[in-house]
Amino acid sequence: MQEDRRLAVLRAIIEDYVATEEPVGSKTLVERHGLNVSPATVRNDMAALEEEGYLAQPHTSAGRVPTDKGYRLFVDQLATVKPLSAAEKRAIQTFLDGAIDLDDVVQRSVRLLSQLTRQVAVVQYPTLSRSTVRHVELVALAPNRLLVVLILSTGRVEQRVVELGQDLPESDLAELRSRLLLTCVGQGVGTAVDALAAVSEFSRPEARPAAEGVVAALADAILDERSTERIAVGGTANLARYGDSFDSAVRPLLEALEEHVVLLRLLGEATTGGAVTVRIGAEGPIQELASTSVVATGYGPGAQSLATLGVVGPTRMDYPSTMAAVRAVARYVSRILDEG
Amino acid sequence: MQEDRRLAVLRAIIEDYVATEEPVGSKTLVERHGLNVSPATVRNDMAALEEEGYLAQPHTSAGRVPTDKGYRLFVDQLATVKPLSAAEKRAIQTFLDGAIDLDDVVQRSVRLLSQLTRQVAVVQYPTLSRSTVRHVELVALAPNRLLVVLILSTGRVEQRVVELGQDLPESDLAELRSRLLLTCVGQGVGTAVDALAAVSEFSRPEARPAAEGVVAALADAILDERSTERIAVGGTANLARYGDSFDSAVRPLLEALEEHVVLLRLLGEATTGGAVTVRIGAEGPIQELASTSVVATGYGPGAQSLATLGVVGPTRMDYPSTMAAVRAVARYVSRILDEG
DNA sequence: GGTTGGCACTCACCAACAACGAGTGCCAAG
DNA sequence: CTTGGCACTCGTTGTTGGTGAGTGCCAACC
Repeated sequence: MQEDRRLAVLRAIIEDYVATEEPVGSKTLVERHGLNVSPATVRNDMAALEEEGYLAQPHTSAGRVPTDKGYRLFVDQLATVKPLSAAEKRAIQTFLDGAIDLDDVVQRSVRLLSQLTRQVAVVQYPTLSRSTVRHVELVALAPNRLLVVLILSTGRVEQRVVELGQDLPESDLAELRSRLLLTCVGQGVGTAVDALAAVSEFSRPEARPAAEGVVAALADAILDERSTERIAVGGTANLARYGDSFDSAVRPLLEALEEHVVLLRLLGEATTGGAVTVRIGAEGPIQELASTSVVATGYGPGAQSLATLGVVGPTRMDYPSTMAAVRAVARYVSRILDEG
Repeated sequence: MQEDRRLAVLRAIIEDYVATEEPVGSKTLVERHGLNVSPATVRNDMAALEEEGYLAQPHTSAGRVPTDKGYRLFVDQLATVKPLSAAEKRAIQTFLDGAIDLDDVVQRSVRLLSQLTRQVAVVQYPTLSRSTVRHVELVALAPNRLLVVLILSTGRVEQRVVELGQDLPESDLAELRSRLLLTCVGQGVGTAVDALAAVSEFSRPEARPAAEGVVAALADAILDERSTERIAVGGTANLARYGDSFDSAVRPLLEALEEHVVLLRLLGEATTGGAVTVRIGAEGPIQELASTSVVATGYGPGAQSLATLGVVGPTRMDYPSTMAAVRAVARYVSRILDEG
């Protein structure tokens, strides 16, 4: 019984603290939420919660502030993920429906997420590791220069210019083209690279070096794409609302936002099945960002999770709303990808 | 004679203020720079400079601070653009030489600029308005779906997927392809769109709608590219160094950095011939950014100026160094584009 | 006339100090 | 277990006075 109330107190403290950004005391807490107990009782509960590590005092005789552990408990047990309003849902849908291509979907998602959560939004472009090669095209820019174009099932297009070091007759070019198509199209990017290796072996000896160059470029494009995970960031203007703790929090965050490799580590593994991951403060992989949290989830067409999307904000954030927004955007984006 | 000294005083004040970020008084000024006059004399000069609007006092009995007009004079007349060190030049060159394609060049330039100037760097992707069509390719994804690929002389590649609404035989496709090539290749993007209009008219009547669809997509790609000016931003972490005047300066700047349209207005027209444009404070087009300056210049292969690149920072910045860095990076990037 | 030393004045900044009040912990009674 | 009471803590706010960097002005000097 008391246990229930304690959790209610923790929840109330977190809600108040998120709203006011100030340590919350027993009296104001009782007033604002309709707790049917006296401040003294709440104080006892607070003392217990602090004992267990869910709360902390900035200094003696100040109100309490939730710890990372407190937020953790809140997120795991207490948060009723509040559904978005119908109007919000409609707004999301119409905004995303206006997208014209994959890039645009990602751009719009970032913007949407940052506006909904008033936080910094991060959207990873769909990973290609599970995508397939849809088409390969060779375009002769000059007799000894080729443009290699790679088109993937996600709609992404990669191109490479290859200097052949020799002139390649149209006949050889055509043969190489058809052989590449035969080998690659329909292959997953994981297997396509291996399959490519054999292609150049069947060329005319004279055309051999050129073919090898093309194959190398193509393999490079595939491999490069496999590892280069692109990322879009938006809503950095929301960082200006951090108020206190500026150098300590914003500086490293801005740095992380520019280092996409770091950012990827921060986002973490894509989760599947609509689950939203929450990393609170020091739970994250980056020392400097101990006072920021990450709310993220995987998304992608069908049930698969090709990439991750989420927001980064101060540990003191409105988790229920944020989680709802992240989940909603992920769902709608996934649906768009389904249709595309 | 006194006029010369006054300018020297202005210059000294600006240098000190940029270095210390604090209003500078007559005494410390005389000490730090080897001015062979007494503080009283300097005070007289300061009073005159203030009278003319080059200096301002935050409050009575505080040191002087340069006004926008003061910086303007400094930049126009006094600044000896200090050349970069040989080491710096070498660093720039090797860093940029490592770039593998146009995107990479831009990415590296942004990073380089922000590191050299410790400021927020902005690089506009080369504008296509003066570029020419190098190649057009049609790829049949399905009998009734075409991928249209547009390759431009800058190395940019644009693609569009076209739903034909009918199946198009390979023969028609080949004819359309060769006709497009004939019409467009070598054309500037300005004239290519007009030339396109005639292409579909010569198709077989049955293939007419399909041809029109393709032409429309191509025209769209060209037009879209002509107006969509892409931009890369880097070094936002340097905003954390703003210290004072945070909400007033950083917030609107972060917002501007996300609105690429706004950012383009901020960068302004590309200047030609190696001239570096400096926009100080309220000289810029955006009200909210009255306390930030822009140092920018045009760049591009040959003598032409396809795009703009530069940095955005507080009005209180080291103009000589910044201008030198911007100019140097623009030169090297232009050289790279020449070779590509 | 430009330059300089002297001098009174201004005013942001800092430290010390007191009053205030929100909040706590503890305890005894309900 | 809850509650009212009470003493205590301590950050916040406002006051006050001293300090010093800096100024403007003026008379004297070169």
